[in-house]
Amino acid sequence: MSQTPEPPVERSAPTSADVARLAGVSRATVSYVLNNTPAVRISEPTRLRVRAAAEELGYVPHAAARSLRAGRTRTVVVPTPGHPGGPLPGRFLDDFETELRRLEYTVVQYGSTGLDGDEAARAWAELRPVAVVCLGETQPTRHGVRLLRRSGARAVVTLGPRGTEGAHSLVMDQRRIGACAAAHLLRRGRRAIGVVLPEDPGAARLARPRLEGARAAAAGAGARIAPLPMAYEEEPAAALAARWRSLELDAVYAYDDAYAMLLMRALQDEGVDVPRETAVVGAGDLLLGRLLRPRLSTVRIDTMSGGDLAGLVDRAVREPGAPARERELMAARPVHRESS
Amino acid sequence: MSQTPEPPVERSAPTSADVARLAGVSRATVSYVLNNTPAVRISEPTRLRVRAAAEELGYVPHAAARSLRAGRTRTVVVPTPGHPGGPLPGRFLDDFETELRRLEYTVVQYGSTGLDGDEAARAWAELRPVAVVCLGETQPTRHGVRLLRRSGARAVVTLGPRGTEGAHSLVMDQRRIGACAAAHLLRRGRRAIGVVLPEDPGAARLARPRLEGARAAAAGAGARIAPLPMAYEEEPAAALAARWRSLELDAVYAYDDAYAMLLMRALQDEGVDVPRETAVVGAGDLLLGRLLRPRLSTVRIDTMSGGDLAGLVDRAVREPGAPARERELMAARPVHRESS
DNA sequence: TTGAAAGCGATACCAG
DNA sequence: CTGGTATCGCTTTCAA
Repeated sequence: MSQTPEPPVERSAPTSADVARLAGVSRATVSYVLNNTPAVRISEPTRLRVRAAAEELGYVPHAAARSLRAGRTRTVVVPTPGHPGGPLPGRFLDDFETELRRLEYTVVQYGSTGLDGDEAARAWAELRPVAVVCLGETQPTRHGVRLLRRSGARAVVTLGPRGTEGAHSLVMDQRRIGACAAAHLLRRGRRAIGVVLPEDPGAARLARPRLEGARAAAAGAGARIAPLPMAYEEEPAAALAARWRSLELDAVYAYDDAYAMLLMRALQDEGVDVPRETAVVGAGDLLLGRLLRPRLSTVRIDTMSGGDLAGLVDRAVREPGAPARERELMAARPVHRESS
Repeated sequence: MSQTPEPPVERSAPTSADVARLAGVSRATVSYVLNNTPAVRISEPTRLRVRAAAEELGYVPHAAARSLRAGRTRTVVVPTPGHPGGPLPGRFLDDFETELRRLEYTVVQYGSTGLDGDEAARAWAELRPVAVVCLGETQPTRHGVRLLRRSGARAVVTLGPRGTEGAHSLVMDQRRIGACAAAHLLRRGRRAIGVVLPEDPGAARLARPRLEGARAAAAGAGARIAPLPMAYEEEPAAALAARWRSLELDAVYAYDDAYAMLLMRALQDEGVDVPRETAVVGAGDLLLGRLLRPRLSTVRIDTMSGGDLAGLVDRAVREPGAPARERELMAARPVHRESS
């Protein structure tokens, strides 16, 4: 009944007690009705009164209170890759999330840029997630995994270059991609192979192991590998092309299709004949790679779909006793077109 | 001292009470020490004992309990766009999240595919977020905004084609892009303009208003607009190109640069001269668009950076009384290269 | 069929 | 300087 001139009405959210009061029942009854608790039978008139009261007040249950009481959550924490252009296809994350939500999990995507492994694990553990799925750069240590399990996580899944002890590890070894590209070029008779190293830090992290893979493949064949740092811009590509002949290379693996397209165009502008003088191969099998002439050869990367991963997480949650396994996940195979 | 053969040790997470017991102090003291509460002075030996106990047990505070007690969270819910290739540049989301985390918010990315506006608002409200930033397709109604504010959200920000009453609305009118592309083509003397409509549902949502914008621009100039449905694959592009001459168009706005590249190549393969016979323009100013010959003309889209948006959210949270404003966000300008 | 009350974990007030 | 204790919102057992 105060006469204040109505401030921006910040009365706080209605609670189940408010609903109970308005409906003239107890809080317990409100809970039974709104959760359709099957073990308890509530008369129809009461149900209606409660529902109407909740509706009228705009009642929304308080997730924190509920999970505190329940002692568990349906939260899946997903530390996401910091940068786009990572190893996962565009739709992956979206599929993954959508499927988890269909399985009634709450997906909390957690950007963990700037936290080291164990700090990050602590931060995730505060949310008492039922599962943690590490897709990003920040991979937990085995210490972190233990911490998470102790704080109630029934599954810890990692997807990255190496597995982690105690976690379900899906290993994506980027070296295979470099090895596949190099092997393809070797088979085509090339013996002096440049490997583009992106300067973008996100891509660089994947590029290193790809270079290593190429080196390993070349070593067996007595071929030469030359690392070629390059930024994803037209000028650096042109600069690299300008000194191309002095490098005396007969092939280049350009990290991925976007870099390959950029470099191939720069080479052509410089008068270098692709593939006669220099073969070019990318990775990722982008549709756009088929549009240049010659059509770009590439490495196709086959991996798990987002939906499959969601299923795997759900199974791990339901069967938390199962031993944490490590699985090789990624397959790479060359797609020969015209540029190599 | 039990002799059990160590089962998968699922003792539940240690609480502050466990820490207190081990350190020989009260729970209150534990809380003071671990939060560095400045108003209370605790002796150094006690602090050390508490810290050691917490460390030993692997204690991690329980976020739900804390925010329940505190009555507020630092959670920002971000319903994300369901599909990639949306209006926001690749780095946007990552920048946005990173900056919010720097400002000490917990970012909960919430995929809301398959929920309608008001159900989604309810789901978000359960988390009692301090702010909600809707980037995706699911935009709240003004009803939803009220519900969120009632449940404690100090800011609701929407970024989409239309504003919502009661929310801070950043309006990105896709019609401008289509209008800009069409105006450019009209200025170049074209009078029969095809507009590509992607069949992918994510892109289609943006394509409709872009078509409308093109129509509006053409209407003033007595030019003709022809919608051209096309999927993002090589065959459909080739099929469209095959019947191109029967369409009697002298220009095409191809939704975005990727579609434009695909269609332009198909037209060239069909012997259609670009730009003489048909001018082609895309949108988004992809680097790859400069690699084809002729170089692709495009529409450059200038919008807010992720960091800027995070700053705006933070300000809105700190000054919840400020009136919810609506701001036009997007600028479009033509970039003339060689294909038009 | 409904209500009273305990308790989930953390915090902040008020005594001691 | 430190400890007891009420409290946040909700669920669930036990009694009525």
